[in-house]
Amino acid sequence: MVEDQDAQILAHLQKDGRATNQQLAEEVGMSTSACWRRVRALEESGVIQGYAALVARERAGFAMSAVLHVSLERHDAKFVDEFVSRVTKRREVLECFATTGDADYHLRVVVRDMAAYNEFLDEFMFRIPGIRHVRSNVILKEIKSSVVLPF
Amino acid sequence: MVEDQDAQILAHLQKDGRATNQQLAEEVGMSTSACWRRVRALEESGVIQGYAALVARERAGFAMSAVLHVSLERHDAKFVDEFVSRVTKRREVLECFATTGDADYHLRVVVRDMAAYNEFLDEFMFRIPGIRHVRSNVILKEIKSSVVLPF
DNA sequence: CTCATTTCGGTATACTCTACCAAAATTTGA
DNA sequence: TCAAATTTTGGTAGAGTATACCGAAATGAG
Repeated sequence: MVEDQDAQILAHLQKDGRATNQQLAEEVGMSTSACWRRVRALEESGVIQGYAALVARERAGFAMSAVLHVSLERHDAKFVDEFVSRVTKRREVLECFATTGDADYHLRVVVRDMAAYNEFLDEFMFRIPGIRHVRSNVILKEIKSSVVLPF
Repeated sequence: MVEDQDAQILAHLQKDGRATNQQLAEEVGMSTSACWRRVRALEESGVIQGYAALVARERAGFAMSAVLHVSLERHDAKFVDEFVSRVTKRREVLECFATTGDADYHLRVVVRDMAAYNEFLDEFMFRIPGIRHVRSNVILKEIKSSVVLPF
């Protein structure tokens, strides 16, 4: 589905999302028009979901982040859908994965400070129906944070 | 440090990293030149770390991902530095956070398939010196995965 | 108030994107 | 094997955009 030339394009655009089409074409060794068409095809087929500026969390004023492990009391569609719906809407939740293991869900949450985190837990997380357990692990240091898939 | 107009610019560029300067300027209500200067200042000061195409993991051929909890035997700088150095270089590791709690580190790993994951563990993770324990949680479903800070 | 500094909006120029073309390459079917 | 049909290619023109520079306006300090 994604062939070699496409993989090269993706690899490069993941590292420089504002690369000009000319740079890209040169990098992957094709004409600007061929390259441009491939990029557009990747966008339209949904392989490229979009483009984003990557903002330094701390510099932008978000001093605190945490990893949360959440498990639900019951796994009826009713509770699961409600949980998913609420978590998806909540902007402090940057990531949420359903996983194997003890906890049902792994979340990553970003907030401005401890007060905001407290509020996030009290006003949002603990009010979601059907939650059995929430474990908070505060992030002490970001060793690595990347969006670049290992092509 | 980051004031209101900047926050608006960042909020927008996080959602559309390829927005033209004109769109941006209109969106945040300033002239194109003022807007362009602010963006450049944000880039040069490191608030904007870069730009990236966001690639759909599964569509790009990475069928498997997992959350790993890792704890070290000892926390001498020697072992910690070695761990951080190796993990930072390894492209399958998209995220690594040092956290409070039982596990010292939370990683997110992305690979093409189960075989690649096995190899990742055997050839890489289990060979890092000083590791006490690794717990793998396979990601069953990505509920949410965002790079947009909650401005 | 006055001077110095910063920030502003407008503009010219060089660069880039995008749609279109005919040519080349590839695939299809007999 | 060949020729028709389809896809993909590179080049190009015009519209759109980024970027450096200008003098004007706003801001701050003494």
